Amino acid sequence: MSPTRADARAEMERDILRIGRDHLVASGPGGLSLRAVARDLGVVSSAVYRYVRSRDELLTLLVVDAYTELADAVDAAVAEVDDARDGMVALGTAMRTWALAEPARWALLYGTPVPGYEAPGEQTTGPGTRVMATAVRIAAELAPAPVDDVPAGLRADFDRIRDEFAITVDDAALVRALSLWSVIVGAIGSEVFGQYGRDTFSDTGILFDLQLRAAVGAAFPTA
Amino acid sequence: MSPTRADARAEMERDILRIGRDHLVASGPGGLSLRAVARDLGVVSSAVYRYVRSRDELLTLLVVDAYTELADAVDAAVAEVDDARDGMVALGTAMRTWALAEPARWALLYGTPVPGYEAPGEQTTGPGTRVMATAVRIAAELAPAPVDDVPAGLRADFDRIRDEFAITVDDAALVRALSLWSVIVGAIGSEVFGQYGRDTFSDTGILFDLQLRAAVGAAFPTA
DNA sequence: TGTACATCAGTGAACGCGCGTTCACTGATGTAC
DNA sequence: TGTACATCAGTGAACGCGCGTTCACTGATGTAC
Repeated sequence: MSPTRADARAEMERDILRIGRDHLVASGPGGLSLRAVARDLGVVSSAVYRYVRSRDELLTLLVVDAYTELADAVDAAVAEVDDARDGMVALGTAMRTWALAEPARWALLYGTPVPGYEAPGEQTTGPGTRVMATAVRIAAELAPAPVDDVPAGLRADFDRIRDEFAITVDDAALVRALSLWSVIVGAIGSEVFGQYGRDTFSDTGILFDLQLRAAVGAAFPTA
Repeated sequence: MSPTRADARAEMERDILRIGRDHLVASGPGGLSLRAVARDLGVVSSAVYRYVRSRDELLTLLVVDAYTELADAVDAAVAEVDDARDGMVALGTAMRTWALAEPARWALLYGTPVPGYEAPGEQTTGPGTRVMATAVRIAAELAPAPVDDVPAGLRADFDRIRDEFAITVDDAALVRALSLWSVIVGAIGSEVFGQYGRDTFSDTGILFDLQLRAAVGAAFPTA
C-alpha cells in the first residue's frame, strides 16, 4: 500500500506551496528562490522543475494562494455580523489582521511589484477581486453620503464593474467603496511596511479601528 | 584652473546620486546595485566605496533625496492655492503626480521595505515627515466631521505628535488627517503598483480626483 | 618658488556567495498485452 | 500472473550570470616648510 504516484505528486505540490510560503515570509516576495525552496524540500534544485515550470509560476501559485486565504478570512469575518456597516468594519479589520500575521504575503499582493514578474490575469484576477467584490456588495446595502457628479468617462467603467460583480450599486456607493478600500489598503500598508516610526503610535490597532470607523461613518452616514 | 579635488568630489557625489536614481527607476529599490552604478559611472566597482560606505548608505541617500523632492513638489503645489480645502486636494494630487512620474522612488518610500535594509531614523524621519506635517497643518485650518471619542492610549500619542509638529489640532482633525493620508497613499499605491487591472479604469486620474474630493468632503464637510 | 611628504581617487584582482535553468542520466513506478 | 515497454521523479554536473566587499597598488593632487 505504498503511496501511488499521483498521491506523491499531490503531496509534493502541497509541500512546495507550504515551503514557498515560508520562504516568502523569510525573504520577502523579491527574495523567493527556487533553489532555496528545493533545499528545504530536501531535493536537488532541478527536481523542482518537475512540478513548476519556473520561478514565476511558483510566484503565481503563491499569489493565488494568498489572495484565496485572505478572502476566506474576510468572508468568515463578514459572515459573523449582521449589520452592513459592521460588515464593512469587519472586512477592514480582517484584512489588517491577516496582513499583520502575514506581512510578506500582504506585500506580495499589495506591495511593490516583484521586478520582472507580472501576474497572469487569467489565474489571478478571480481570487484577487474577491475581497473588493465583498466590499462593493456591502456598500450596495448602505446609503452613501453624496458625491460630486461622476464624470462620463468613469461612468462607463462603473457600468462594467457592476456587470463584472453582477450587482446594482449607485455611483456614489461605488466611489465610497473605492475610497474606503483605499483607506484600508493605505492604512494597512503604512503599518505593515513600517511607515509609522517605531514609536509614533503605541497601539496601532486602536488607530486603525478609529480611522476605519471614521471613514465608514463618513462614507455611509447614519440616517 | 583644473577642478579642485573638492569640486571633483562634489560632482562625483552628485553623479552617484543621479545614476542611483536612474537605477532605482530601472530596477526597483531591491535591485539597486553598487556595481551597476559604478559601471554607469565609468568607474571600477570598488571606486564607489570612496564615496559611499556601503550599498545601504547609497539607499539612504536616495531615500532622503526622494522624500525631499516629493515634499518640495507638494509644498509648491500647496503654495499655489489659498483655500485650505483646495490645499488638501492639491497635496494629494501633487503626491500622485510625483508618484506616477517616479514609481520606483515612490515604491522606495511607501512600498515594500527593501529586505535587509532599515532606514536610519536620524537621517530619514526629518524629510520623511514633511508632507505628513503639511497635511496636519492644513487639517488644523479645517473643521473636521465629528469622530468617535479618541481612546486614552491614542490621546498621548496625539499629544506627542502635536509637540513634534509644533501645532495645535484637535483630535478629530488629526484622525481625519490620518484617514485622508491613508486614502491618498492607498489610492496611489493601488495605481502605481498596478493593483487595478490593466483596463478596469479608463482614466485613473479622474478616479483619483473623485476619491480624493469625496474623502476631503467627508472628512471636512462644508458648513 | 621649490622640494618632501601626506592625502586621496581610482585600478584590478580576488573572495565567496547565490541565482535560474538545461541536460543527459539512473532507477523506480505504472500500464498494456 | 508475468513480461516488455513507457512514463516519470529525482540526480548531479554544468552554464553563465550578478552581487557586495576587501585589499594592495599606482599615480595624481594638495600642503607645509
